[in-house]
Amino acid sequence: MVQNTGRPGYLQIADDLRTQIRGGSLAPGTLLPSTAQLAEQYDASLSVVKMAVGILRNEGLVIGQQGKGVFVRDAEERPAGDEQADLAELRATVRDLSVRLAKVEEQLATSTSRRPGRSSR
Amino acid sequence: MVQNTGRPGYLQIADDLRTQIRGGSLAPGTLLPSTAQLAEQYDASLSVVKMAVGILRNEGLVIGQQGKGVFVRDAEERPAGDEQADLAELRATVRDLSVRLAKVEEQLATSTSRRPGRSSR
DNA sequence: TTCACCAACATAGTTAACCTAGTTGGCTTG
DNA sequence: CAAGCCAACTAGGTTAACTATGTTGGTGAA
Repeated sequence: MVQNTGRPGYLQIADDLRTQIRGGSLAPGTLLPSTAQLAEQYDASLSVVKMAVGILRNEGLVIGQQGKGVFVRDAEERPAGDEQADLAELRATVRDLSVRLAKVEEQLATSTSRRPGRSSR
Repeated sequence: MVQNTGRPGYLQIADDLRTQIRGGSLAPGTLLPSTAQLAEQYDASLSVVKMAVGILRNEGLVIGQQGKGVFVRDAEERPAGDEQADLAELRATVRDLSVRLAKVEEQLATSTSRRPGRSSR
């Protein structure tokens, strides 16, 4: 695997995994092989596998969970044809986050000015 | 730069550059500072800068030319219909914000109710 | 049995080193 | 002067090592 076509290895692996996901060969919810297993399977180094998985993660096709593994995302939770609704939902979420963040920031400001405490991080 | 917010450095740098590009602070056609300069500017390692630039390159915001540098892409020649990438990007940001906010909220809750202590683990 | 600890394995992030390849500008040589 | 070489830059790809953190299963003690 990962032949010398000029296309970088991490893109070849990402392409292959993406194809398998889109094609259903890797069903939603499926746990991908571990980084080490993929490295052996594609005869690549751990680094390029990590880069490939990072790309898919960035694309929202998979979700990595520390300590468990990398899972194929459900088709519903990943960008389907309904981008309008998705956008609307995202917007709503962002609004919610903004409100929550504002509250926290306010609390934090008053508590730190009033009461010296946890400051470092 | 690249403060310790829990958000990985390569994403912080990518966010910052993306903001500058979207905001017009880095106009289309502009030559970005070299990898080494960015590394110094953000006080980060070369590796994280390369990862950050790689993300923007993957998003189509910039184009790297070997031997010359990395240029900001014109808005028109950018992948126009690539709402997929936009959505993925937004989704990633929202996910990150949720996690960070949840952590802060929890910290705040415990620190206000009882002694600020880290007892987990 | 149940609880606590620990080793093994997982993703994730960071850093450093090395290599390839393209560009540019200056310097040397004919 | 002109041609060509070369050193110094650039981006890009690959690899390895290390750290942090989360999960899981087994082991041993109470």
